[in-house]
Amino acid sequence: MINSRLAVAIHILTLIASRKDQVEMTSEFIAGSVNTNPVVIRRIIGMLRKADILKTQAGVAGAVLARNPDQITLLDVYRAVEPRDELFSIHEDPNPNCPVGKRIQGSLDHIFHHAQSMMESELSKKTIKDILTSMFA
Amino acid sequence: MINSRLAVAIHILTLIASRKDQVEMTSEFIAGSVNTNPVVIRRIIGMLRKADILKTQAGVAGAVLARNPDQITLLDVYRAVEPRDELFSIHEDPNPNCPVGKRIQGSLDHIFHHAQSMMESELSKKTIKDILTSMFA
DNA sequence: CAACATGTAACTGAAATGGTTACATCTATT
DNA sequence: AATAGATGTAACCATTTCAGTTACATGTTG
Repeated sequence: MINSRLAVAIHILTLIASRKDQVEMTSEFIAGSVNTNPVVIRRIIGMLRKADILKTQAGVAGAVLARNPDQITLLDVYRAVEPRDELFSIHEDPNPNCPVGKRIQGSLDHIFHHAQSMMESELSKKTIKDILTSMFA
Repeated sequence: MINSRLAVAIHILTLIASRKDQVEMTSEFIAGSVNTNPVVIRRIIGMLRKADILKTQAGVAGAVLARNPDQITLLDVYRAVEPRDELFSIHEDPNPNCPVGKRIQGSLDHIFHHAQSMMESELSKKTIKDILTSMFA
């Protein structure tokens, strides 16, 4: 099962996108909404910052989006918080002396890549803005 | 990242489907092609048996498919070896007093379910026979 | 009965994950 | 400039998952 970083990252970004002017989006405040530790939030915010999805400044309270909510797809977020390129693992070193062992990796690679693409394509169709509007329609 | 059980299970089934009459598909033989321990193979074979994808008999050498290779989709195999229903995790207990925290799970659930369905739909289009023919075309 | 295969429990080490403490660094305000 | 408060990160921990392994009970066949 894929970890919960994607879910938390979307939560963070939706919160920031829904921000009323009064409130600063500190890691402490966000942690209160997600119900976890502020360091967990800062860790994920760090990944989102490296992916240029949001901006923070050391010492100054509050994170802000680096671009409009409709320009942040869930695939962007997924890629930001998921270090691995491949969704499916393939067993290493199958026996090259076996006709199946010799060819299986190529077949699996092809199929898995395709299945992953379909999933990612779906994520690419939804943005943080979509989440926000569906949430408060 | 998803574990390698799906990859190994497909390897096992492809091997059995490619079986020449002489060779019995023992866990030892299959382990030689996959390049792992026979118990790892028997464990996965156990899951495939519970899903009625293949048949074995305690004490008698060799596993055989329970139906034709073109009637075994990769989604069948995925469901057999993947105990979790959900591909994506969602963080638990977001703050119900926060407008976003209160609604986020429903939104995530909906989107994640859709993305997973796209991936699974792709797996359902390929069968063990497809693997076999693409491998030895 | 002997040889051999399956079925499973149990243990292990490695890796990922999420939570936590601690602390260095930076900024704004007084 | 001093202080309060926020961010950035390292380090540690417990839990879980995974794959590999040993061990052994059970079943089958010659």
